[in-house]
Amino acid sequence: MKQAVTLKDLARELNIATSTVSRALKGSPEISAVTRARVQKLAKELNYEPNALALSLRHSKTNTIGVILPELVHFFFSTVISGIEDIAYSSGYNIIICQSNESIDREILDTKALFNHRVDGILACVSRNTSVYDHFIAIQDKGIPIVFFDRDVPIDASKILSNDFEGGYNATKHLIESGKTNLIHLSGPEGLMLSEQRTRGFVQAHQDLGIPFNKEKILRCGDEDAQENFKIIQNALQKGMKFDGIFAVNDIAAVGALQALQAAQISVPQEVAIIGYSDWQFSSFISPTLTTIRQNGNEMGRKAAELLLEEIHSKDTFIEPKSITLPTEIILRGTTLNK
Amino acid sequence: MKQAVTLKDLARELNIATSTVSRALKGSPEISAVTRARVQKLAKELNYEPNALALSLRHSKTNTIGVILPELVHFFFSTVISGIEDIAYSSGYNIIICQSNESIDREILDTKALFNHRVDGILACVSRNTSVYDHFIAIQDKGIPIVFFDRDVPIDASKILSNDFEGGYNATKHLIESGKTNLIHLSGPEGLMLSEQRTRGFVQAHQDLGIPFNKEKILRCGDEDAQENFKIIQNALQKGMKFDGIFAVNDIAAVGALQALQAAQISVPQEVAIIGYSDWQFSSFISPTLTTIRQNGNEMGRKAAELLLEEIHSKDTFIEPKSITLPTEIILRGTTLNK
DNA sequence: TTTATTATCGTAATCGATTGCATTATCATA
DNA sequence: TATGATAATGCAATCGATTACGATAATAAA
Repeated sequence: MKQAVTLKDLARELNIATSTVSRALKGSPEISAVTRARVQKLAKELNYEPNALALSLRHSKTNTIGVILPELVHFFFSTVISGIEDIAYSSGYNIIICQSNESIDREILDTKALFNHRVDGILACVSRNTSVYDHFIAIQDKGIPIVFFDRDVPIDASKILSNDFEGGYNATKHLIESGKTNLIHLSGPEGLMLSEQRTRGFVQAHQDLGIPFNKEKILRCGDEDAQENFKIIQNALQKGMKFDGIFAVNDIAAVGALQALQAAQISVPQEVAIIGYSDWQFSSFISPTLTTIRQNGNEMGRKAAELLLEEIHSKDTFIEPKSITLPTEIILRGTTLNK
Repeated sequence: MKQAVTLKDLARELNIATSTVSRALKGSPEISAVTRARVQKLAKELNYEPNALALSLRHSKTNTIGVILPELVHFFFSTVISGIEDIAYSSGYNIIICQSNESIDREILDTKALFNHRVDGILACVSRNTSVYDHFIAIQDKGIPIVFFDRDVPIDASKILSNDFEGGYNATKHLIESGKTNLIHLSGPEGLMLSEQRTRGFVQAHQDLGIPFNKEKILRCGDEDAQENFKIIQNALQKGMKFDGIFAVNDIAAVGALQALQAAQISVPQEVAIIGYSDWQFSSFISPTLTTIRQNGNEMGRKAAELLLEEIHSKDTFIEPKSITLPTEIILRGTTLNK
């Protein structure tokens, strides 16, 4: 079988020691110009590339950071990744991406695999089913820094979160200020901090703006599934539920709701207004275009990577964990009345 | 700083040789039951995890496959990835994903990085700007198998492609059979084999079904950008171009076209029908829902990974490269007349 | 009692590259 | 001519784990 060229191969060919080859290749001044030239010439000819494994083992440094996230097929997360890449690549780091698929078991395997590969640090967004955190703490204990993003965790570590309370609050406020006062909320899965925060914003906005509120206004929708939310709204309509505005925990749910309303010949936004969350790619394509809350995924990725690199570079000296909360932005479009 | 536990640590603690520890951990029968138990107990206590770097170096095997693709934020590619993961994980392989961002320079860096990390094999979808292939051939020459997917390349290697000609042909045929005979085609970038195949299918269907065709019917749209395609169709309308059907090279272009028609008060599909390509997630959300050609990304990923693993496992014996072409499927929805 | 056998464990080389510490050769200086 | 300085290069340990082979001890067989 074909084998990759090693330092030893070069050394044998030139009849010199591998140490000399090593030094010559990096242009060390203590190697004579003649030898240096000979080595570099041969290395180019044989297309020599250093074995990153050996380097990492030697230096106990892989220049690699691991990223764990629930799923790739998610517009928000893919923007986060591009932010991470921006920072990582420009600092000479590679990234390894793992999908947990919202499974705690998969997540545990991922942390183990990343540790075994001796990544220099980890960026993680926990699965929504994660309620124990031993696998992360074990990693921390071994000296590998972790920065969490998007979803909050009860771990002493740096975090980059989005202000979900603010987002939920502003979304609700916008609906109310546009004249809708009988709102319902398609909420996310229970236990997922970020969706609970959005719900909290929904409730708080009612109180602050003096709009009556009761728990029936919250419909739990769970998964990101347009069909499911279509049915939820359809059901609500059939049961004669009255409302003039919907705040959905994400754009997919919002689209499901929109379709249910359209199917029932209810005009959007005149009779019922809708606001989603996360500004998915399709949200500006659909008709009417979807008003939504934008989270800056790219910024989140960049900030998280920056924080992690900081911790990596000062591994020995203790660094106080930082928590950064990024603001959200409301994107006004066709599914709400915008005066 | 905290350091990871090594075999040596365990050996020192127990006052035995590292070789004994190594054997005990994997339950070798030549180690006494007593020692074996002591070692395994301590390993568990100290939370020992083997250093994958050292293992890989020793065995010249990383159990990792590298994946290079143009971009992550792409529905089709993310389904391919999930297919790759299915196969890779179940065979004990990890994957490293690299985005080339459609840049040949980035792609060259990626191949180099993957080689330096000594991945056991590579799955690649080349960037659309790739016209030289030396970086891939160099990798092959070093004995690392490569399987290409989705986009064809003039390299002697296994490939998993989608039948783009068939897709373009069937899309066009569907439009014609639904009564539209004056079609235009929003085509993809020149030089990208797959988009040229779709265009070829468009042309061939005209000929086979006896519909007149001329080159003005092909509008080059280039990027996946709804705005751009909005303008292309808007322009065409302003110039008085007549057509009753559009075949777009992808769903994004199709949506741009749809919006341009809606803005011009042209009814879809009555006056003009539209068919896209790739069945993006949003395509069933928009109104009217988008008829499109579905490619089985998951299947493509699985097949590609399977082929690659095959080649990896028989690295020494030469394997004849295989080419597999996957069929496409037409998804009938609201933007075409479906009788 | 002596030798053969077996169970158990240690030594050292190895994977590929780096690097502190010799070692050699060359030349200049006393 | 002997000695010290300097330039150029080699030796060997190291990173963490594996594994062929050798070594030791205890036990069994002669």
